[in-house]
Order: sequence, then C-alpha cells, then structure tokens
Amino acid sequence: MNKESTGGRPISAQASAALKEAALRLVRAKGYNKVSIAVIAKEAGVARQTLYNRWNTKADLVLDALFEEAQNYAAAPSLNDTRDSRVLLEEFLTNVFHHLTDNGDMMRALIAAAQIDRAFHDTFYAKFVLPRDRMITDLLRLAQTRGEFSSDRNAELVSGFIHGAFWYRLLNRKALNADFARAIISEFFD
Amino acid sequence: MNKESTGGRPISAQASAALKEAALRLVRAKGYNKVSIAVIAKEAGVARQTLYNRWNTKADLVLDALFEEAQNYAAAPSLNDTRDSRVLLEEFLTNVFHHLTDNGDMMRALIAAAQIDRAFHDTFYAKFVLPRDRMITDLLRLAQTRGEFSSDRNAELVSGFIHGAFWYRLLNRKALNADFARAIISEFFD
Amino acid sequence: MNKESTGGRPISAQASAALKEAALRLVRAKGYNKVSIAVIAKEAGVARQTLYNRWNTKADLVLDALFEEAQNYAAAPSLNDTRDSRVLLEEFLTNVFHHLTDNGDMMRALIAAAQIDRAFHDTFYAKFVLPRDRMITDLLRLAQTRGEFSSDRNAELVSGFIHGAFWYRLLNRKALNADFARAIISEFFD
Amino acid sequence: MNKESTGGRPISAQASAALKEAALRLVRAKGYNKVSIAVIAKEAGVARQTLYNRWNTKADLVLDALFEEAQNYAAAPSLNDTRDSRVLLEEFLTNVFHHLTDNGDMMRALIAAAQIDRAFHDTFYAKFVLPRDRMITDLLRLAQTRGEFSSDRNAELVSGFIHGAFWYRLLNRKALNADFARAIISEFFD
DNA sequence: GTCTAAGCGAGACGGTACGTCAGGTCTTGCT
DNA sequence: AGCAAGACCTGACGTACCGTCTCGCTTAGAC
Repeated sequence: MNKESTGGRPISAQASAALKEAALRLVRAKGYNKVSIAVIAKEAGVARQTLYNRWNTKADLVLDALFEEAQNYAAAPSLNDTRDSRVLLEEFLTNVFHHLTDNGDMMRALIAAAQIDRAFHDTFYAKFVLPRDRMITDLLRLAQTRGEFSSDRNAELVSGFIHGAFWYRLLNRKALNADFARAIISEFFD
Repeated sequence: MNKESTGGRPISAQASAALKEAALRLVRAKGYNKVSIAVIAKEAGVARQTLYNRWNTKADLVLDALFEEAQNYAAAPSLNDTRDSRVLLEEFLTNVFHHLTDNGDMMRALIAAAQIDRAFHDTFYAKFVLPRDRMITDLLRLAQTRGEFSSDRNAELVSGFIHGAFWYRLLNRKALNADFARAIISEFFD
Repeated sequence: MNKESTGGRPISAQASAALKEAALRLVRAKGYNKVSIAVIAKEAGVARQTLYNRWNTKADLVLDALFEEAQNYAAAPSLNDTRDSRVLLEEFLTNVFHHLTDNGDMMRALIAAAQIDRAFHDTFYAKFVLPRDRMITDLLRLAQTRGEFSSDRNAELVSGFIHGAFWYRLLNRKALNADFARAIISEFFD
Repeated sequence: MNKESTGGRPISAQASAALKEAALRLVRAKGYNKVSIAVIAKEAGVARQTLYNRWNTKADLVLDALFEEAQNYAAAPSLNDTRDSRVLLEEFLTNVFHHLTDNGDMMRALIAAAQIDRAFHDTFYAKFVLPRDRMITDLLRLAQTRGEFSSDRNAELVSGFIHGAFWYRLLNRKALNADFARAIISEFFD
C-alpha cells in the first residue's frame, strides 16, 4: 500500500544514501558514541533536518544503514543446500562471527541503544534480531526433517540458546571465532 | 597500603548511603536514563561534587548500589547443600530470574552502559558478571564430582551458555520465569 | 504598464485574497510573531511559494492586507468639510485611535518589522506612514488658509509632533482614547 | 536588598563584562539582528549557557550593556543648573540626539524588540523609557517653579509629546540634529 | 587551642549534543 | 507559466547534561 503522492519534491535518495554511508564510516572509524548526529549530517553534506525527516535517532539511522549493507551478504543459509546441517550451521555462525568481529562495537552500541530506548528496541528486534533468530530456527527445523537434529527438541528454544551464547560473548568482549562456532555445534547437536 | 591521612574532614558515610538509596529508588521509579546525576544528588540532599568524589559515572554508582543491595540476598547456591544439583541450579536460576524481573530495566541499562563505556565494562565484568558466572561454573563442577553432570563437559563453557540463554531473553525483553529455568536445566543436564 | 502575458496559467486572484484574509485573521487571533508564513499559507490553502511570488516577507503581506482593508474606511478627513478644523482633526484622531486600539499589536509589529528590515521600512513608510502624515499636514494647511491655525507654524513639523505623540503612546502600550485626542488638539491649536 | 547568597561559586564579573562588551561591539559593527546569541557568547569567550544564566534574551543583554554604558554619561540635566530652562533642555536633547545618532540602529532594534516581546517591553520601559521620560518631566516642573514654563501646562503630557517627537523621527530614520532640538524648544516653550 | 587538610553544600562555568522551528529555495507533476 | 505539495539547506533557538571549578563552612586529627 503505497502512499498516494499528490505532488511535491521527491525525497532525495542521494541524501539518504550519503547519510547511511557517512554514518557507517564514521561509526566504524571513531566509535558509535563518539559520533554526533550533526557530524554525520555535515560529513554527508546534508542538512541536519533532512536526517530528522527520515530517522528519529542516530540508532535508527545506523540500524537502517547496517541493515541495508547486510542485504548484500548471503546472510541466511540456503535451505536447499544438501550438506549436513552441522556444516550449514557452522558456516553460518562463522559468517556471523566474522561480521560481529568487524562490527562488534557497532553491534554492541545498537544493542545498548535498544536497552535505553524502547521504541528503538522494537524496531531493532523486528528488523534485526527476530529475522536472524528465525534463520537458525528454520535451519534447525530443516535438520529435524532430515533427521539430523532430534525432533523432540524445541527448535525455537535452541535457537535462542545459540544466539544467547554468542551475544553473551559479544557483550562481554570475548573473541568470537571458529572454535566457538564448533563448540556451539557440538553442544546443541548431540 | 592506606592513604596516609594527615587530617581533614572524614568522608560522610551518610552521604554515600543517601546517594545509593536515591539512585536505586529513582532509577526504579523513572527508569535509568530518565534520571540524571544532578537529580540523584539533589534527591539525596548531597552536592554533585560529593557524588563525583566517589564514583566516576552514574553507572558506577548504580552498580555499587545494586551490588550492595544484593549482598543482603543469599546469592550463591551453597556448595554444602546435598540436594540434587539440578534442584540447586533451578533454585538459583529462579532466584536470579526474580531479581531480574524486578530490576530488569536497571540491569539492561547497566549492560548497555558497559557497552558504551569501556572503563565501566571492566568494573561491571569484574564485580558483577564474572562472579555470577563463577557461581554456576562452581555449581557445575560440584555436580561433576557428584556424578550428576558429565565430566566430559566444559563447565566454564556451559556456564556461559546458561548465562547467554537468559541474557538474550533479558535483553530482548522476554519473560524470565520458572518454566524457562526448567527448560535450561533439561537442555544442559544430560 | 501591464506585464506582457505570453501564455501560461494566470495569477489566481483568489489565492491572493485568501492569503490576505488568512494573514489578518491569524495575526489578530494569535499575534503577529506567533504566526509563521507556513501557517498562513496552509490556512489559506495555498502553496508557500505562491506567497513568495507576491510578497517578500510576512510584513509585506500583512501591510498589504491591512492597507487594502483600510481602503474601505473613509480614512482622510474631507477637505470640503466646513466644520472647524479642530473638530475635523479630533474626529480624525479619534478614528485613528479606534483603529489602533483594535489593531495595536499588528501596528506595533509592523513598526517593529520596519526597524529590523530596511527594505520593508521603505515600503511601510511610503505606503503607510507618509500618506497618513500628509493627511494631517494637509488638514493643518487648510486650517491655516481658514485662519484657524497660525500661518507662522510649520504644518509638516507639527504633523510630525502629532504623530509622534500617539506613536509614543502606542509603542509604550498606553491607552489611546478621546481624551488624548483632545489633549493633542489643545496643545497644538493654541 | 541583596540576594542572600548561601554559597556556591560566585558569578564571574569578567564573564558578564566580556558579554556586554562583545554584545555592544558586535551589534554596532554588524547590526542588531545580524548578531546571534551564539556569536556574542563565542566572541566573549564564554559558554552560551552562561549568557542564559544572566539574561533571557539578546535584547535583555544589549539593554543592560547599553544602560551600563550610559551610566558613564552625565545623562540627566542637573536641576541645580541656574541657566535658563530652554538652554538646559536644548543641551539635554542635543546630547540625547548625539547618542541616538551613534546608536540609532541599536535603539530602533530595542524598541522593536519591546514590541515583539512583552516581558522585554516591561523591562525596557521601566529601566530605560520611563527614567528618561521623567528627566524631562522633572526639568519642565523645575522650569515651572522658575516661571520659565507656564504652570498651566501638564509637564508629564508635554514630556510625552517631546519624546514622541524624536521617537517618530528616530523610527522613520530622519535626522536628529540641533535644529530639531531647537524646533522642539520653540514649539513647547511659550 | 590554634593550625591545617580535606569533605561538604551550593552553584557558576566551559562544553557538547540535542530536537525544534522558521525562512527561503528547489523540484515534481498537475492545470 | 502559475500552482499545490513538499523536500531541501541554512542557521538560530532554548534545553539538558556533563564534568570542573570556586566559594565559604564544617569537621577532626596534628601540633
């Protein structure tokens, strides 16, 4: 259901793109909370008000930028892949861990922002957390149909356990590496 | 090595207590980030500088206050308790979940603060996270000596999994209740 | 000299009228500087740019609107009126004071705008102040030909004194009433 | 009646002085409404909030600065001066006109600000307009006791007329010179 | 008993960032 | 070519905190 446009200047896709690009670049360079909204706008060569026209907070902008960037990655494991589920999960986790290692500060900042701002929490959960949670749930269910993961287990619950496992390490600034991915596999794939 | 006192007015224990009390009360009433340092000081009837004399940040103060309050609870499961380890762990988790249910916003705020401020992260981890992590590690090791938990398992790792499980739910604002405690037990025991 | 029309959509007289009407109404209702250009345009159901096509500033628009409205009043004293000049002037001043009492805020705002914006000052002076100044000058000169006002006096100067007298009261938010009109008469008609 | 100080860092006279000096200098150099609060504060080397601690608006600050500066002038005509009242008034008006010629833009801006902001109007009237009005009223009353000004005249009213006369010229950007001072004298004396 | 060092309440100070608002300019499609 | 709609840039505004500082006062051990 599109908004019925009855005229008016169209919003500038260029401005949005410049803002997202600047936001990610600055946040990666200086750290999330060392970057102000004003600086992002100035760096993007865009008026501050234009930023407020699209996003309510810095977190909204960064989440949006990160989300868009993530679209370019083959994020979800393919459910048509015939390799063993353990392999698929390990591959997926390894990918995620690479991403988290590169963007750890940003992810921690976004999770922090979600704790502070209820409205942002809801967006963050719906757009970021839940979809990723579902990817593992779906993978586990696939594994169950294949007989590689016990049908007695609650896939949703286990997906939460898996996410919790690496969130806990992320938030406590512990390394997320291939070893840990394997540890998770051998814990939950009995 | 004590600081050599060569005179001067002693610090007021009353001021510290009033600050901690006010901090917890206000944070519980209005939410962590709706309370400013200035308001806590004013509510405690104390000068702002007096607060800075003791703590560097609001998070430090609140952590300290919360930590002190927690001392009054029998936090750690007794290792002399002869009941089944499953029961001990379930009891412990249920206690923790009660506490988290009452102080969820504050705990989320502290975890958020730890993501934003590296110095606070270190204090928070050392004074809060690690000790609690150890309680479960120790309990699991006890269970191993009793033969109630497989000696092949890495107690430290599993403790991290358990904490991750409820951190993930805490941070995503899901309920933490007795059912979830039991789900954890049956996931990780056997 | 009419603008040579080379085709295109004609100017909408309706839009201009709606803008003037909305401007006066809103300024009277909410006060001059509580009303923005955007609000006037929206209230008139007109695009903001359309307003800019005709007037440069809010002050220009309001002045124009006020000026037009004033056309409907028999503003200047008739020079064919055979009554005593004192009576004519008193009647004129009383009329002016009524108008100023009703539109005091707007007039003060216009005078203020003229102090702030040089270009507006010139328009305001030429279209509003000077014509009204001349009305009294002319009246005084008539009185001189009739022998009701000393021919030695400088009519232009005295007109300035008279206007100054009520501007000073207007700008200092003092009442402008019939008593004051009489006081002026007896001061300057010796 | 001093404010009862109950402790706290004393306000910095230096900061206030720097702000007033910067305000007058910038306003004289660039014009009242081309100077923002932020620029004044920056030019004074003072935090913006410090300015807000003392004055509510730019107009308040500038009025204060101008008022203070005026203290250094022998503003009011001495009532012990035995010269003819006409001479005293002429001298006073000439002084005022010099001041207004130098600070015309600022004075027009302050009068404009008083029309826009009711709170500022009251301050401006009480601290600036009324005292100056009284100076002439007092002078006229002195002239009455000396028999140099008819006792039948209402000194207060005439003072208003005199002020109105030069306000009107000031606000319409006409020259205020010695000739006009003399014209006023000869209008209202005898 | 003075001296001295430090804690304390109070509150001003220099800063940074925020979100809002108004004014003017532009771009689009419609009339 | 005027118009409605509305996004855009600019720049000022007032507020909220932050952490530091400067007072005058008080506390209590040292001399």
